[in-house]
Amino acid sequence: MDKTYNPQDIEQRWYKHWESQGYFQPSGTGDPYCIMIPPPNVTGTLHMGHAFQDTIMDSLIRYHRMKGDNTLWQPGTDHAGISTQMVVERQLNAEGKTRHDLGRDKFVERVWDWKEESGGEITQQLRRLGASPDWSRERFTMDDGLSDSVGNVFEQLFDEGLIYRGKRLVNWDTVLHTALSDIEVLNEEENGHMWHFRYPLADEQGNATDEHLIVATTRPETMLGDSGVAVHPDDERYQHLIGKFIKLPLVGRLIPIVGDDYADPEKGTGCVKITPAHDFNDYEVGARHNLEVINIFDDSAKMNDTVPEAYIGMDRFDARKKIVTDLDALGLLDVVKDHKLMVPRGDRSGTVIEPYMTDQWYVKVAPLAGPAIEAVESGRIKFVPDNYKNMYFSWMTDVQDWCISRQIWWGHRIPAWFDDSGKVYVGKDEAAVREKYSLGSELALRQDTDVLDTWFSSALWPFSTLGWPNKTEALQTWYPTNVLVTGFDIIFFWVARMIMFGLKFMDGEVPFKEVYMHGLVRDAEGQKMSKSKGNVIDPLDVIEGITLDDLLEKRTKNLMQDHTRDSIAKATLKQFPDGIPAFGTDALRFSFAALASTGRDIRFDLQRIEGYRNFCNKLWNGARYVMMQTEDKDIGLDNPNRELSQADRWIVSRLQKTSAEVAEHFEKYRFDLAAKALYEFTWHEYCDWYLELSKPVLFADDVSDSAKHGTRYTLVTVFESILRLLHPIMPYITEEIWQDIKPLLAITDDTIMLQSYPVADNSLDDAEAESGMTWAQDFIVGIRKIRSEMDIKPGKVLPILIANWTEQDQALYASCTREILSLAKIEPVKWLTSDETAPESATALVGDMQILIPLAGLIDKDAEIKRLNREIEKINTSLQGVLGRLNNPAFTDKAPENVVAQVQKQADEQQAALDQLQQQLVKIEAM
RNA sequence: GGGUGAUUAGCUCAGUUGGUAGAGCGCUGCCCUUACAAGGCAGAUGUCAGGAGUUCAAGUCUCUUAUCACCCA
Repeated sequence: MDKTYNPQDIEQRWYKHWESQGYFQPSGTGDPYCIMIPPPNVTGTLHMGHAFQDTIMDSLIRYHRMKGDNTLWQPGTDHAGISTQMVVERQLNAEGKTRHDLGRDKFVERVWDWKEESGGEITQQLRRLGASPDWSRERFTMDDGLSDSVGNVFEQLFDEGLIYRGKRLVNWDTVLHTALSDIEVLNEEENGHMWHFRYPLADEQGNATDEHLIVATTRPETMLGDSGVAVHPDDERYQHLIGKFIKLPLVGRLIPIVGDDYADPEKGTGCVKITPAHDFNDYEVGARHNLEVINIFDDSAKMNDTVPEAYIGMDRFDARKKIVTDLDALGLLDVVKDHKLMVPRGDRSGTVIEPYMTDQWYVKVAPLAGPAIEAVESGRIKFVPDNYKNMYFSWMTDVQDWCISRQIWWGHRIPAWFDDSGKVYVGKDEAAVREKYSLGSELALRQDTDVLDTWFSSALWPFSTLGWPNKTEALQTWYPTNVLVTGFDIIFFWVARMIMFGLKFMDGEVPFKEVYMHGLVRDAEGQKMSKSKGNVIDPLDVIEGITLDDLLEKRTKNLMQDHTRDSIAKATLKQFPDGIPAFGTDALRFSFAALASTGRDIRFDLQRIEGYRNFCNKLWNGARYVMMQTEDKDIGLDNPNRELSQADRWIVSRLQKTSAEVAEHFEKYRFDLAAKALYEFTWHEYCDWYLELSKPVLFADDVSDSAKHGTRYTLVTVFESILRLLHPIMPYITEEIWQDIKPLLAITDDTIMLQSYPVADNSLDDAEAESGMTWAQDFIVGIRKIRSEMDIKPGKVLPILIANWTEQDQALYASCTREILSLAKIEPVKWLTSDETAPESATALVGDMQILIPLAGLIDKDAEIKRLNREIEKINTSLQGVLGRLNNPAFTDKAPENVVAQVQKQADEQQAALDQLQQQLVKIEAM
């Protein structure tokens, strides 16, 4: 083995081996355990969020696989309608073509070609992370089986009246010409203006008067579609105007003044213009007052022919300018103020999204939401952390119908056909439709041109991937799945919809029993990572390392806004002056696990991961020591006469506790605590103490073979258990080392990933060994402290006297003498009898027992006095607090007996220690 | 405006059913001790955001104020 740990030497090799051997496939025996991967976009690449999420899932999967469960991690990707279409359109543009030049069928073919060639890069990146899903079952939301599921579901929901066609406001992308879901719309604060317009009141004859109401708007162009003005019904300034009319400038339309709570008297003038066709809130207000819905845009947000001729055909932003100018000319522009406002932009096109009236397909959600709420209320689905269920409830109880149609070409084409009169027929294909509705061949049908929202197929993912609608064995085995691991940001878009569809189509069975919500991965400053901020860290760069130049290049190319380039470069230079060193997959994964506490966002900082890289190195070097001590040596594998020392029994006992703890933390999704327990045990108990304790036994000539066998055997078996305990979190390094270790234990299996996960064996708990080791550790540390504080050379072997001892102390010393002498670097101790007086010495306490290091020539008297005073001060402060409580009758009367007894014991111990140290101080001072 | 979460060592965070605060990193001193300097040994550091209450006892429970973050409107 190399002296230092080099992750890049081992990772790829093992992954290929595991995958080629089919180790990721379910075993076919044991309790079923299943996780569905949240399907990443087929166009996507791996980011920190994926890496975090997949680390959690893979750790759970590997843990359950090792536990012997029939474990399936179902992988796959989704077809990501809009982004995928855009990727291919961009390629076409580069060739000087558009998708319309190709036509729909050819275009879709071209997208498939792209998907086969370059889609799914992310699945390769997942492999780099060590993820172990069953790739042989990989699915894609557009493959045949899943597409059939989508069609089935659509038809059934339509036939039951749960899917309908309706005209509503949607988020309209005026460049891509399609509806978008809320999650595809990014709301960001931008600088804009607030324009105040004077709207003239109309007289009885409908003519404009000199009286005005002042309305404020951030979007002047929409005034052409105004069909009302709202004031608050209780607003005394305007109450008398309700029911009267406004003569809308430029248009000349008479529009009513209505009283509605939506108008906020505190905001602006308290009057608000209502444009039902172009604002979600206004639409609601309009519906309440029967206001006309006047659409003034075409699909590209150019003015259509409902507006006065002067504006027809104008782009919305040009129209805005002209309208402001025109109103100003009429003296109707009151003021213009600078104003910050939230602007919705399409996450793909970057253009401002319009609320726009279009014909779309909708799913009627209310009937599906009831059972979905019940499933969580009843506890059939649990959220981890629990409080996310409130977010779920609040959304589900006030849920809007779901717009499922998209005006693009790539996706599941809606299986609906229209005849010339506009009547709708839904079925699998045209032939099926004709059959189902008994339509003659003379009736012309044309299929709806829209496709379904990608989330529609994602909502079926938990059962469509398992073969539904066929009652496959997989479906019967793994549905309902065990846990969904996901971010809270898609709780509505995906989680809720999977629950609704799962319950609907799987006979009321939930799609998963638990939902584990993880937080967001942020940068070291707590900022969200984003391309435009230039603070993105690619997980693969953390694994493989990246030079500063490459990192700068990566962060500053293809920026939307040029002026951010310098500040990004500057920040990058400051944070990563030497780029990022290669930390390896295992260190990255362990970091994610260690940071994953109760759904909180995590700050990713390199110092933390460096610490865990060091942990890998520690494990690596621990392995080297174990190998050196056991390779080509007899470890007494088949020898039942192995003699176990107290230290051996101690580390075995500690291992049981650690195994139990780690298992408990895995069950409760506390990966941070599991990681911490493993780190603590591996480094601070096994490496810091046990390895050192083994040395005096293994290096000595006068130790029996059976004792050496016992220690070697313990050294190897405990280490092998550590590897198995760590494997779900750190798959590569544990496999690499395990391959070296396994021959020592005559293990012939091929891989650690299919070994059993360590289970705590209570029969190996050893309270005696643990208390004995605590005593020995106190002894050793007591001496080390004096050595360090008194500036005695670490190598100097000290003579030691023991005073105020009991027979039990002697027995404890005897049970661990060799180790104590070696680790404390002392000569065999001399037990002082009560009539012997000790020479001037420095003192350490183990309980009541005094460890004396004679001062002669070694120790500075004044230094020891100072040290003693410090100790005394420390104990005294603590003792005062404890005594304060004991002297309080309220405490002794009311607190439970065991608590009082415990405090009393504390007081006694501290008092005794204090007495001893004070006596010692008097003695030394007298010298 | 409504809701949720956060506020603990210089930094990043743990802290179980209330019993008097911990880790990693950083910092200080000593040490190249034959697994490891990506290391070893030892050490320092806290008005647990502020206030009030319940209790013998509050980082932990209740109320309140402040600041920050996110979700919804």
